[in-house]
Amino acid sequence: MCTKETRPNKLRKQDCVSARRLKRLTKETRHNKLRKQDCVSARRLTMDLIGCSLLDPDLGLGTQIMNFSELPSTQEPNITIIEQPRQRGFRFRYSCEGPTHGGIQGESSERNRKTHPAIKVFNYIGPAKIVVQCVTTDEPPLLHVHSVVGKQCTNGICEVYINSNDMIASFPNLGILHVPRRSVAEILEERLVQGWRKENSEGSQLKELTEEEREHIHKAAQQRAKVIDLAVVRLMFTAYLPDNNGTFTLRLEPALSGPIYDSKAPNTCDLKIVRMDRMSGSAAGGEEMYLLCDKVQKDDIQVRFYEQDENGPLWEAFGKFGPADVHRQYAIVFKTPKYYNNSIKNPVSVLVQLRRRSDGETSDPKTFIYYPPKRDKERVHQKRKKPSQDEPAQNGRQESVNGRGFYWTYVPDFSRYEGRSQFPAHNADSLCETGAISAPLKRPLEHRSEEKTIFNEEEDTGSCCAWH
DNA sequence: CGGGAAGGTAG
DNA sequence: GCTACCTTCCC
Repeated sequence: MCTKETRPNKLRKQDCVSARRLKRLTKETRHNKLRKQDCVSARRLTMDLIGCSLLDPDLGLGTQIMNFSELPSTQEPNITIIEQPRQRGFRFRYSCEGPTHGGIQGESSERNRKTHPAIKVFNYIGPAKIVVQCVTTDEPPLLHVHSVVGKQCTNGICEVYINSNDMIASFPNLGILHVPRRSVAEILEERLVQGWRKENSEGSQLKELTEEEREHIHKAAQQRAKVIDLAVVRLMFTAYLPDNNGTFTLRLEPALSGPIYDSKAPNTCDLKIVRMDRMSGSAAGGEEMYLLCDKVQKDDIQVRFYEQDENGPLWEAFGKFGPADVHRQYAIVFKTPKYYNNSIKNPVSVLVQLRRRSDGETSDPKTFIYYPPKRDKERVHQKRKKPSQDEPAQNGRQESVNGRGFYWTYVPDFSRYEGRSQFPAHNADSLCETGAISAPLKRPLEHRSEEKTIFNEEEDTGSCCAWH
């Protein structure tokens, strides 16, 4: 499997040779893991070049895969992430901004209890070198043009030595250096050339690239520069244990973090509702509403009204607006969607959030209260005559159901969920005839067909975006 | 540390 | 000309 054809460069040769040795000494599974990561992408020269040069975790450091023969094969040393980096809310910094802007926090970080990314080497106690690098979210991962910066970092890689009982390394000061777009191709090309040199200079012989090869690499770099995502990186943690000479050449299989999204990039930044010009409205919907927010992209943003319980979403509908209603990325003017039941007798508290279409990210919600729509006297009269399941016991302080004043003194009414008797039959399907929702609800709305629609259907005031 | 804002640039 | 994005500047 790991033949000459599939591993024409040095890195792979190295890994594969070790792997072959490992096969005899260690479990088959480990062997396969190595193979997959190191040999799979070796198809075309272009891919291969990129795969080699951009994956090679330490160009020029000449390392070999750990030989486990002297260790119990059931308990191999391994490096594991015990605290993942925060996925969002961290800003990649340009070099011109200086390095002192704080490191990336850990996933479980809190306001006054900050954590940081951390790894632990299991099944081994002793000196170890830990290297941290930025890689892409591609599979297999490639070295990213962005790099890590911080206290223990030099040349875009972070290096620490540990030798403790817990074998834990924590990284309190990792920053991500954002490379300017204009330099991406250049950096990539440089790296490819380095990779080429490394694999083509056996011994001390230095070969030069031919014009053709240079051109090829140039093209490959240009190509790659076009598609590389500058808004997301992963951290790759690699552990090196000392060999017989005491130098750290025995590489353990790297541990990869989850994705880290640049909080400054418009398509991955945090969503936030700053302010809304109204916190309540008619269950009939169709009312104009202004919402101020942190930066959004006008073609990729939704205002989602929804309800959910501990089991998941119950109802959702979308504010109605088009790209032109998004004002300079910071404000949205839209029409409220109607509530699924516009004959509610009591105010209903729902939630509103921003939602990014492209990745499904959402903001923290704000509460929004639907109040019973104003009705003509006749219908109110009719309704009074037949109180029923759609009039749950009031638990609020509302005195009146047909006035408007009560919603100022609103007390949420959750009793309506008890029997689940008010779900509209058509709700889930009508959510978005125009395709504003791409992802289905996590949990399908229940009682759809067996429930009666208990409100009068009026004209469908858009329950979703009218565009797209 | 963490954030906003300014100024430049590309579509 | 305008908008949104990118990069740099700065509190």
